Amino acid sequence: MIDITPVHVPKAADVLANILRERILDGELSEGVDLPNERDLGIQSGLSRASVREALRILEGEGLIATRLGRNGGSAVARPSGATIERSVGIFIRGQRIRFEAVLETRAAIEPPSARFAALHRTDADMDEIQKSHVRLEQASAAGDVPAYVRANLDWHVQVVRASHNELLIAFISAVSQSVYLATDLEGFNSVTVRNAVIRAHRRVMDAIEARDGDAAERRMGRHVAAYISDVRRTQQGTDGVMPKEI
Amino acid sequence: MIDITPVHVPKAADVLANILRERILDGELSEGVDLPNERDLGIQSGLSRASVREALRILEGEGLIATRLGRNGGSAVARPSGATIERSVGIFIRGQRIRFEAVLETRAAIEPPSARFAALHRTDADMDEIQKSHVRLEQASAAGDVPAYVRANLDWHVQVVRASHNELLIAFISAVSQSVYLATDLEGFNSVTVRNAVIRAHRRVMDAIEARDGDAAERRMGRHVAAYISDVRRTQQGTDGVMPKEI
DNA sequence: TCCTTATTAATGGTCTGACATTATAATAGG
DNA sequence: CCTATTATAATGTCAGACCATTAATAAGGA
Repeated sequence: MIDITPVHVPKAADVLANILRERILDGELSEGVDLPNERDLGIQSGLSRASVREALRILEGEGLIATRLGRNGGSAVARPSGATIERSVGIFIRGQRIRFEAVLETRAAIEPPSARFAALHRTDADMDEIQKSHVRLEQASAAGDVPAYVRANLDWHVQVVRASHNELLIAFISAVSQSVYLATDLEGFNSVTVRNAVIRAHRRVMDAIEARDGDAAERRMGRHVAAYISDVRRTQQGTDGVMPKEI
Repeated sequence: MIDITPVHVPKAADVLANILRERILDGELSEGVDLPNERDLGIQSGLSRASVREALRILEGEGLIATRLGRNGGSAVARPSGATIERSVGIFIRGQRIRFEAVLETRAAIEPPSARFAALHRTDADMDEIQKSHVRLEQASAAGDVPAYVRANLDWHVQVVRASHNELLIAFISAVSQSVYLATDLEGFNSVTVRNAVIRAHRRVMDAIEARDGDAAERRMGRHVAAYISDVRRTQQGTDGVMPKEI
C-alpha cells in the first residue's frame, strides 16, 4: 500500500491572501495602487466574492491594504505601519496577563540604548521635537494637570526613541508606551518633588543628546528609567502587578 | 442649524469582533472555551453568518481564537502567543524596507539587558536549555555545517532571553531573530576562526549567567553583539543593507 | 460662466440560502 | 471487544440579490 502523509488543504482565502501579500511585500504592488474591485478579483482568481473578501480582510488586518467604501472605493495597497505591531503587542500584553513589572523592564532595556542611538543619529529637527515635548511636560507639571503630565512624559520618551531613527525600536517603544500609560498610577505623580526630579533627569538626557554624547545619553537614561521603576515599585506595593484590563 | 459632526458607522463584523475581543481579554471567556457555532452566533447577534464569519476571521488573525473544521469543530478561545507579534514584526520589516543595520541595532539594544535579567532570574532548567543550545552550536561548528551553525547560534540567543522570564522581551527577540536569520550572510561564518570566537564569547556569557552576575552578563553580551555587528558591517560592505525579501 | 443641487453609477457591506468538505460520533457487523 | 461503515454537525465555499455609501456627472439657476 502506498504511504501518503496527511495533506494540509489550505483555505481558498488564505491562498489568495498569500499571493497578494507576496506581491505587495515584494514591491510589485506599491503603496497606493488600487487592487481590482472584489467582483473582478473573484473573476480573475476563480473564487467567489465571499472568499475574495475574506482574503482582503486578512490583508487589511495585517495593515497591507486599506479599503474604502463607496464609488471609487476599493482596496489600495498600504504600508504596514507600527500601528499593527502596537495592536498585536497590546493584545499580547492583555491576553497573556503580562506583569506590569515585565513591561517596565522592557522599557528599561530598550530606552537607554535608544537614547545612545538618538545622540548619535539625531537631527536638529529631532532635537526640536524632544524639547517641545519637554516644554509640554513642564507646563502640565506647573499646572498640576497630572494626566496631561503623564501623557507628555510618555510622549517625551517616544520622541527620544524617534530621534534614534531606528524604525523597529520606535515601533516597540510606541507599543509598550501605550500599555504603560494605561497602567500608570497617576497618584504617584501628585508630588511636585517627584515631577521636578523627572524634569531634571530629562534635562540631563537632552543635554547629552544635544551634545551627541552617546555614552552619557545611555547612562543618564538608564539611571532615569531605573529610578522610575523603583518609584513605581514603592508605590504599587501590595497590588498584584498584573496589567489592568482597560487597554 | 444644528451642527452634527460626521458619524462613524462601524461595520457589523467589527462590532461583533470588538464585543468578543473584550470578553476574551477580560477573561470572561477563558482559553479553550468553545464559542457557539457560526449559525448560533448569527442568531444570537442578529447578524448574518457572513458577518459572523468576518468577525471570527478578525479574531483569528489576532490570535484570540482558533477555528477547527469538521464535526465538533468550531471556534475555541486561544491565548494570543508571541507568534502574532512575530508575524506583524516580520511584515513590518519587509513592508517598510527596514535596514538590516536597524534590525541588528535592535538586537544589540535588547540582548545585553536581557542577558542581565537572565542572570538574575534564571532557573537551573533555563541554564540547561542554554547549554544544550550551545552544545548544538559546537557540534554544528565542528561538523562545518554552516546553516545549522547559524540556526543554533540564533537559538542560543533566544534561549538566553527566555531565561530572563520576560515574556515581552522574548517575543521581541524571537520576532527579530527570524528576520536576522534570513538576512544573515552564511559566508561570514565559513571561517573556523570566526566560529570559535563566537563560541568563546558564548562561554563567557554563560559563565556570568550561571554565576548570576548581571553586570558581567550584560557587559559580555554587549561586547559579543557589538563584535558580531562590526563583523557583519565588514562583510556586507557595498550591499545596500536592505532586508532581503524571503521572509 | 460658475456655483449649487439633483441624479446616477460604482463599489463595498450585508443578507439569504444552498451545497461541499471535513472530522467526529454513532452505529452495525464481525 | 474491535473494526468498518454510516450519519451528523460543524466549517468552507459558492451564487445571487439587495442595501448603503460615495463620488462622478448632469441639470438647473444666479
